[in-house]
Amino acid sequence: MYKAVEERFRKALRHHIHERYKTDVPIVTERPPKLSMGEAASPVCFELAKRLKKPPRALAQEIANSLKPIAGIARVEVAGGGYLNAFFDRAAFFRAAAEEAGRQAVTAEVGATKTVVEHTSINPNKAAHIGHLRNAVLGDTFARLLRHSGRRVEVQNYIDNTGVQVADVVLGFLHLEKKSLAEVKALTEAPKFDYLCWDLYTRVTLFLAEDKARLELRNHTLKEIEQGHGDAAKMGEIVATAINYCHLHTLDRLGIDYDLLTQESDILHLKFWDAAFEMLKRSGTVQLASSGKNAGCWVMQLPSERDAAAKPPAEGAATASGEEADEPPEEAEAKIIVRSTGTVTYVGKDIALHLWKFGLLARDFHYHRFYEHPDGHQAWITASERDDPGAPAFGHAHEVFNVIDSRQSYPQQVVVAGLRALGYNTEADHLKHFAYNVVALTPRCALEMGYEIPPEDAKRPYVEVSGRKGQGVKADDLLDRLEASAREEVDSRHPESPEAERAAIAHAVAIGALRYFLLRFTRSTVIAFDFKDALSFEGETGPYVQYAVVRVNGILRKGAEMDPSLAVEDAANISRIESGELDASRFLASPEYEDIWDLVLLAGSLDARLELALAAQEPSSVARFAFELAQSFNGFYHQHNINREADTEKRAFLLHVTTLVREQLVTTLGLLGITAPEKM
RNA sequence: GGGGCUGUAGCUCAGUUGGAUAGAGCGACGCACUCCUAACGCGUAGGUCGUCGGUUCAAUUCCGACCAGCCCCA
Repeated sequence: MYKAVEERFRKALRHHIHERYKTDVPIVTERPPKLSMGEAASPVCFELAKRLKKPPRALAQEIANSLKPIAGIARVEVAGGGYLNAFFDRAAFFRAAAEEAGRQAVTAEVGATKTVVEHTSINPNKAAHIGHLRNAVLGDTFARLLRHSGRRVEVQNYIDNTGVQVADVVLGFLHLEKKSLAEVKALTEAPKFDYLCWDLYTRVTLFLAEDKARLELRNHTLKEIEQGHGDAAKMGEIVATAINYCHLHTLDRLGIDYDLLTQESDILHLKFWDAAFEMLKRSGTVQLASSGKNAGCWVMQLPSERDAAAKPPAEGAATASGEEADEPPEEAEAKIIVRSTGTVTYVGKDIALHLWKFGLLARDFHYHRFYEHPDGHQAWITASERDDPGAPAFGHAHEVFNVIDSRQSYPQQVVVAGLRALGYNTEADHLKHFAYNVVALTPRCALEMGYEIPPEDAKRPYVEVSGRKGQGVKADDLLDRLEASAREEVDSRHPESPEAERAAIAHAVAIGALRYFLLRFTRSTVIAFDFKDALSFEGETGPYVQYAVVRVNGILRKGAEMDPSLAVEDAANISRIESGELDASRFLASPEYEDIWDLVLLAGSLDARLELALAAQEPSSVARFAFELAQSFNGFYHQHNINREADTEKRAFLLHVTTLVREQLVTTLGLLGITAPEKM
């Protein structure tokens, strides 16, 4: 609701200044430092003063005096050196906010353009760890925000099932464990196959490090897997598929769903690269280097900053550079796409995949049903032949977000540059690297886990540990610890509750704590993981917000129980507030209850915050909003004894405010993938 | 060598396109606690917004240089 009123304020100022002063200045608005200065303010007169050579305060006065009434704004006043402060019509804001909160969220139209969000993308060779969870939770939350804003979203999970990491585990089973296909198949049936692979992968890393000659063995295994023949390829498929299921089960615990798993093996088998390579060669985007250190490689010229700015956007798929066919320069800007050995690099395959994502590649996958999430959502997987019936049309994105850690920003830029070089400027503009920083451990946590760290690292805020060495916090272990810890709290509070109910509450609290913990930091922040912080249920945490919802529900439930006749009376009064018959400004405008207006204003500001979060692609902003609203409500709760309020009109009003807060908190938590239990 | 990110309270972090008195959590200290659930609340202490310069009516925010840390590329 805030966004709507603020927008009207800006529009009115823009129009008025244009009419009266015949000039267009950018209209910025902000929240004044204190509520007594209004709900929105604009410093526009400072800028206007410069242009018109008049004192800002005088201009502000002129504008305030001559501005026509604005819907939702009671008055506009001049403050400070020339601020224009808008004072909202509080009762109207409250009614509109309550009405808006009660409405269903918009759903995307069937024909709407599609946004693809790719996230999770864990190598299918070992158990998921805390770093993977940050990726998945960020991606899942951002997808929820996009959907809430009315976009049609498709969530993809890229599976590198033919890469080195899978090859290493296969090598381990074949050469260290001497296992047959059947034996490995049997192992996948047992629980915690992903843990078993985690340990095996660590052993393979050591095995390879002991003797460089053993790298030949790995290369051979990798080649077999890529080409799809021999036992190694079969075992690779068995291992990767089994691990995929393990990951999906782990992420189900966090309530994360997928639409499609895209497998690298299918990109290879269906020769996506060949099709992309043709396009790249034909357009001159990649060129064969005939001399220099890149001789025999197909390289792509990365435009320098200057060239990128100077180059006019090409319309077709052909670029001018293709005609010239000069010897490609050898600077670092030349990115190798195909090695002299004839193997395509990861980036090359990624360009092919992204051409497919945008529907630009003349090839498509086949699709099989793979997994049904507990909520009934169907996850599909790519295949090399024959489609299962009912497969939706995947890909053909208008916009793509790749949730990938910020270390990958260079290869992501190369993919964008590739699209641009092919002439797909719109798609290049719509390909966004949703970058985030890694999860490291605090030195204390690393020591607690038994890892040796150099003494100079011990005083740093965080240390990165090696996944190859088997270090790191496994996702399922962390979830187990969170649930156990939450369970202790629940048991001590509700010993009489049935077992299943206590387990459900503990689970909700654990997920609330974990998701909030991963979302409260901005994307660029390195999270220094520590069990103490992650297991905390107090202060700025998910359970704090969940508890506020539980408290709200308790109040509303208790209110109806205490005296049923009061509930009827309250309902009648609430509908009088809604119709405007009972003037809510009696409370909202009273200086005595300024805290209530503060709460209502915050609750009604969710729309503004969501817009900000989407524009900045920053889910942490939504997480913070949830906390701020919960915090504000807790203050309100302590200040006003809602159900014991004798003034029936006031009691109805307080209950109405409480309901608004509940709607907004539940909506916000839902966007974060967090549910609040009935009690906790 | 080139590129990117980061530097704000003791600690961990917020602070959108420049705007009025820079915020939160944790920790510390003090209080409150028979009340709609205390996984809560109130108060106190705690700041050269890395340093220097520039642009501006106005800089934590923009620009430049430097210092420190992390990451990426060859």
